[in-house]
Amino acid sequence: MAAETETQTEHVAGTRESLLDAAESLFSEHGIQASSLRMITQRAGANLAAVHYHFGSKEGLVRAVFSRRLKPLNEERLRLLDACDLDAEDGVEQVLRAFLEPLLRMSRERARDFGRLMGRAFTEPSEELRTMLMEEFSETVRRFMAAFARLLPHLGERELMWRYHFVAGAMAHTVGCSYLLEKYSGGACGGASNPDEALGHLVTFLAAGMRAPARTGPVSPGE
Amino acid sequence: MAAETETQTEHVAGTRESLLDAAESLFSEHGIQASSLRMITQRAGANLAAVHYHFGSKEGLVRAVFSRRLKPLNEERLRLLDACDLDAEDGVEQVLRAFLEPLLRMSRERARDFGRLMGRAFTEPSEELRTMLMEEFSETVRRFMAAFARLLPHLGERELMWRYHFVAGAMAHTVGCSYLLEKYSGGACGGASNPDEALGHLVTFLAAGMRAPARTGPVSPGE
DNA sequence: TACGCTCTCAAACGGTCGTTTGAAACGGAC
DNA sequence: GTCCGTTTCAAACGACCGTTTGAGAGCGTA
Repeated sequence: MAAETETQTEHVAGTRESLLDAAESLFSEHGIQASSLRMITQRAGANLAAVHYHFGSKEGLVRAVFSRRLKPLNEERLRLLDACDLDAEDGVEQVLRAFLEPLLRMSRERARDFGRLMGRAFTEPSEELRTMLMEEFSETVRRFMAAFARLLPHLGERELMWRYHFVAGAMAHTVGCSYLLEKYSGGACGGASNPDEALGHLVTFLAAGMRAPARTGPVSPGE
Repeated sequence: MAAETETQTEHVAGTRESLLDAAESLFSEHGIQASSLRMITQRAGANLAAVHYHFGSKEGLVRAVFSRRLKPLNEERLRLLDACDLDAEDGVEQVLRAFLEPLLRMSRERARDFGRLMGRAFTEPSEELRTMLMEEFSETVRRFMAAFARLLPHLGERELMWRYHFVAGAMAHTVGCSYLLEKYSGGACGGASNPDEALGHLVTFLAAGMRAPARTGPVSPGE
């Protein structure tokens, strides 16, 4: 049984995985720049030089922290998208749920810290990180944009792009700045700590926004 | 005429204001942590020690950078809110515009860099900065929440809080991560560089979201 | 036992950080 | 001119940063 549970990672507590876990939690707590390799290796119970042995540099560690979670995350998104019925009446809600749920669930389950980290990732000023993130998300964006385009034929491509951007913004703000909601609501709204409630509110709000009448006609290239 | 144009600030180029300007642009470009005092003072044409003379510490400079813009920004928001007709058919749109326009305009006019900086400010991990920002915004949140509560009596307080949070998230993402929109749209969407287009799309999308049917009844305290 | 490979370790490297200091320059009041 | 409060300046402080080094532990294989 012990051999069964250690499915892929964590042979015992592998230095490499410990470093990724420690970096993930510290990045989400203090930011990337403010998390020194000495803090990370100390929390991981590893030697300072271990980072450069396993990842080459701090930059390499940052990339590894993100790509470890991002690949499964976007794969699940696309899997859920494939399972959507685009001809159903609630097609928009289904697609939104497929986009939102994996990240929101991640905030609760095994990768608690990664949700917060991901919510702030796109605001990181590092050019290298941005480039990596945009490549990692490019197919997800393409596929979801195509689904929305079929569901909302009254929208031109540009208008669709704007609305998709707002969807991503509301999601990022929800998982990245949940402390705001908690403070301003006096603790009444759970924030990202209750992903089911967050998901429900997000889908209701964003589906209405996506379905709003077009500002411009469905043919966009003109102006 | 020369004496007329230097209305309030910038007697000539005052060291203090130069430092604020340099810090603002560098913070928005590289983030707060990554902007060293040596970079800031060099861009401002000032001596390294000038920061501590005028602001006491880097933390003091950060506070000053934000409060210089935030007070006028939120005052304008409340002024525009007071001018809204809450009984009009487009009351929701009016209130949204009052909330969104000042920051979006700021991204274009005199404080070009501050928009981007503000869009990322709430994701900053510094506890002191967060506390300062939340205090600076507390009245704005209270007043706009009250306006939305009158406009949308079908929503309970908690549901209203969630939706307000999504509004803030879409706005923050728009001004803070406009590079995403520009890249993914292949340059077709101007991002925050065209505040009028951004404002129009935001208002259309968010108004529809705010007006969406309630998930729970208007009486919230029950569950 | 000896080898080769993977991994860990303590120690140090040069560099940059925020901050402090004490003296020099400025500019209006007398 | 002399004084005094305000502001600027070059230089240095100790601390911490990411990175590198070279030695050595652990271990399966021959």
